This record gives sequence, C-alpha cells and structure tokens, in this order.
Amino acid sequence: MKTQASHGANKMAGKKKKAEGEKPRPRKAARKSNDEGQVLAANKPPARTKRKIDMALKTIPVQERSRLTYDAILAAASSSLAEVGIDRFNINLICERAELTPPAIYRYFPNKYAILKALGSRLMEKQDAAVFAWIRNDGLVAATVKEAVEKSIQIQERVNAITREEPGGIWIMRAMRSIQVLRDIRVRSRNKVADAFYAALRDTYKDVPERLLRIATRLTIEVGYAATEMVLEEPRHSPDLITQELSWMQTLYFTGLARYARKDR
Amino acid sequence: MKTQASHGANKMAGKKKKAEGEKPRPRKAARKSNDEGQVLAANKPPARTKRKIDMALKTIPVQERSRLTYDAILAAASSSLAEVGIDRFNINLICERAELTPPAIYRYFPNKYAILKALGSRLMEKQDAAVFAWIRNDGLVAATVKEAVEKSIQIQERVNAITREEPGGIWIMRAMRSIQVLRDIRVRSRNKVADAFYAALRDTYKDVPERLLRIATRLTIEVGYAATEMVLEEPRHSPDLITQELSWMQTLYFTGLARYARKDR
DNA sequence: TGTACATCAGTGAACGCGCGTTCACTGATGTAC
DNA sequence: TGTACATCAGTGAACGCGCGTTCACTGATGTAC
Repeated sequence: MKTQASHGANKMAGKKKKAEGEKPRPRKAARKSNDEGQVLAANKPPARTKRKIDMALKTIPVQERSRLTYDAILAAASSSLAEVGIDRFNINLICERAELTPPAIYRYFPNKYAILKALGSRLMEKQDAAVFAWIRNDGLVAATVKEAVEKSIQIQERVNAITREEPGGIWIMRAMRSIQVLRDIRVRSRNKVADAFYAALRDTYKDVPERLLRIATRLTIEVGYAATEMVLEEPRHSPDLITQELSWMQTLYFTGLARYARKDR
Repeated sequence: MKTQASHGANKMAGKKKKAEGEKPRPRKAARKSNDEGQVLAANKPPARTKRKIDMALKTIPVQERSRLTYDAILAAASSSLAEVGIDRFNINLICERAELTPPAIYRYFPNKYAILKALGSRLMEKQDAAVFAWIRNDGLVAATVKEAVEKSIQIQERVNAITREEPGGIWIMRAMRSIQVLRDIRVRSRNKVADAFYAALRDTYKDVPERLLRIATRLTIEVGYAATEMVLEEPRHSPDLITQELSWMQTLYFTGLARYARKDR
C-alpha cells in the first residue's frame, strides 16, 4: 500500500535512474529523498501528511449496469480468494476474472482492502442474521439438556453451511483474523452476537453476575466460530461429530453456570 | 514469489522497455512472452518447470558468528512482525533491523516463508513442550471437578504467557491460520498434543469410543488455543476470567463424557 | 417522439515503487604443516 | 608458533517483475424540451 501520492511531478522524471554520487539502498531507511533537482520542485504536489488506509467506497452505483459490475467485482474477488488465498490476492487477478480493467474497479473501491472488507461484511452479516433468527425462534430456550444440545447443533450447522457456501468463505474467516480492517469487523460482529445472547439469557441466569455472563456468552460465541473454522479446515475429522461435541461443550458449560447462583454478586 | 529464475540472460537486456508493436497489459494473462530476440536466446537458462515453494534451510550455521547472525535474523523477524503485521512483513525490513544486507539472509533462508516457518515452529515447540510437561506432571489427573479446573487454568495461563512473551507471538498465531506452510505446522502441532491428551485419558474414559474421544480431545485443544488468541486479541475482556471460564467449559465437557459410557461402542 | 446534452461507466496505456533475488566480490575464521 | 591456504560469512550493487494506481479518453445511458 503506497502512502505517498507521487504521481504527477515524478512522472516527468521518467525512467531516470539513481544519480551518480548517491548511495543506493541506504542501510537505515531514509528512502524517498526526492532530490530530482529544483527544476521539478515547482510543480510538485504539496507533501501530503501520511494517509490512512481509505476504506470508503468511492461511488455508489446508480445505474443497473454499474450494479452488475459491482457484483461482478465481488464475485470475482471471492473466487480469486478461494483459489489463490490471501497473499496472492490482488486487483489484477480480480480484473482478469471479472473481465474488467483496473480503473473500473477503482471506480468503486479505493483499494483491495476495501474489497476484502465488503466480502467480510457480507459474510458476517449472513452469519449474524442466521443467529439472530435462531434466537428469535427461541434457539436459546430449552426444557432439557438434550433439547438445548439439539438446538445448538442446528445453529452451528447453519453457520457452517453459510460459510461453506460462500466461495472463499474459509479464506474470509482466516483473513478476519490477520488483516486489520477485517479484524475490526469480526470483533464487532462477535460482540453484537454476544450481546444478543446476553440479552436473551439475562433472565434465565439472573443469579450470574453481569461481568461473568458477558464473558460466558462472548466465549461461547468465540469457540463456536473456532469450531466452524475447524470443520472447514480439517474435514477429515467428521464435521458432524465436531459440531455435536461442540454443542455439548457449550450446553454443559451454560448449565454449569448455576455454580454462580447467589454468590459473589 | 517469483517462479521463474530469469536473471542471467535477461540481465543483458538491461532497461529495455516494451518494443513498439507490442500490446501492453494483455487482458488475459499471457505475460512472460520473453521476446528479446534470438541473440540472447542461446545463453538463456533452460525453462524450469514451475518451482514449488522451497522451505529447506540453505545453510546450517557452523561458526559461532553465523549462529549469532541466524538468531539475529529470527529476532529481527519477530520484532518486524510485531510491529507491522503480516502483510507488510518482508525481507528488506528484516535486513534493516538485523543490520544485514539481503544476501546474508538468503544464505540461511530461501525466502520469507521459510523465516515464518522457523518462527512458527519455534513457538509451537515451546507451547507443546509446556503442555507435555504439564501432562507428565499429572495435569490431566484430578480427584474433583474443582481441582481439574484449577489444573486446566494453570496450563492455559502458561501457554498464554509463552505466546505473549514471544515478540510478534500473536501475529505468529494469526499467520498460522492464513499462510499455508504455517497451517501445516499448526495442524501437526495440535494433533500431536491431542494425541498426547488421548493417550493420557484413554484409560480414564475407557467406555468412550475411540473416535469420540479423539474428537473430544482435538476439539478441546482447539478451543483452548482459540481462547489464547482471544486473550491476546481483546485484552479488555479480562484475561483471567476468560481463562477461568474456558477451563470450566473444558472440564465440564470432559466430565460429561460419562454420557457415552457403555453405549454405541 | 425525437434529438441534444449531461452524466455515468468503463478502457487503453502507461508509470514508479517495493520487493525478492542474484552475482561477483571482500573480509573473517579456521586449520595443516 | 607462524604462515599459507581453504573455507565460511557477509557486502555492494544492481535488476526485473508484479502490483497498485492514475490520466485522458471513448462509449453507454439517462433526460429535458
């Protein structure tokens, strides 16, 4: 990611190579010395302060045609991700797949991180929506342990399926952990879901201190998604069994929260 | 990562730019057309088949001096990772920090992935060693649930501390999920630890079918490390509470495995 | 209903930077006699 | 114990590719009258 826009003026310098007296590759940074002489200094753009990574979408598509392009970009990005993974993911690759030229993409996204962000948000939203629907549908209400486990399996399988169906879904999950912009999205999403769990369980576990119930829900969410990643990552371990056992783990843990009843409140 | 060694011959072409009739940036790949004329064709190296990423260390340091350099490279890599994260992690950065020039690094590592691999292996080995020591020390043996939880907290905190103390440790954990070479190391390590759990618990849970006990141990390991990441990732959620609750979760789950006693064997 | 004009959408062509990588070399260290 | 030689360790200097990014343009779509 470049942080200095040095296009305009430097362009005139063309293919000029290192001047004679200059030390190449100085040991300690200090690049960008910009000493191409005073002639060019005049029409050089004013030195910008360091630019943050810009995440805002540039253009909101208005015509139908451009909406299709926008979707094509995301689709091409998904499939690129699925095929080459994160560190070879780049804009040229997306261009090839979407049959577009780079400027078309720059029309909508300022850089590749914005594209990843769009993909990430989309996946998180789908996952979250499924969980919220499940909660509204009394997913967290159960008369017996067995019923609780069964309900837990249901939502877990739903989220797994959503992630599996999204091309490059597992890569998006991975990227969520190792790319800053996506980390934010991930954490926000997880916290949002945890809050919903908290709200739904607050009454049931009225003797558990708030701080603890918050951690309990957040941790439960976290291990749930970790299991999703595990299922997609290592399919040779039976996905069904992993999901089933995870659900037992979560359920037994919540049942066990009774230990906090009427203590250290 | 380049896949074609095109140094030798092309060097002579120097800064030659695109020839006149050529289409630049063809829409559909087909780069590397290599048409610099027949004069050079003779001493061009034979076209290599696509090279896999080479992970083998190049030189085993023999002199004391070089051992120090090797360590300096890893230390510089750690701190680079800690500071800039994965996607800006590169060899030049390591050079600056280690006060070396690139060829010095290439003497020991074929590319940056090999360096990451070395860092990853080192961290995994430390974590694994702690867990194995804990198992040998009867970490998995407990008379009461309370005792089991306490022991579980111990090892969890130990692993957290090891990861926190390694510069860039959290980045290594993240990279373990999103970079192929590291994924392999991670999976191998987790499986090894899971096997050790399995061996240690086999007798205690003699009524639980093998397949299930294997999944149970593997899943327990996985959520344990997920919690470690969560602790390092979001320190505003009390690390102690997360660790404590995770340990309860794991312990209650294992206690609950009694449900498989004498069934579907 | 048709035409003139404004705006929107995408292209062709290029450029420079950063990064990985290499070569031919100098300087440092070890060792046989 | 000293010297000659072999091997090991690191450097200076460069190069090319890939990638992100931009500019000035053409072609497509919408709309006022």
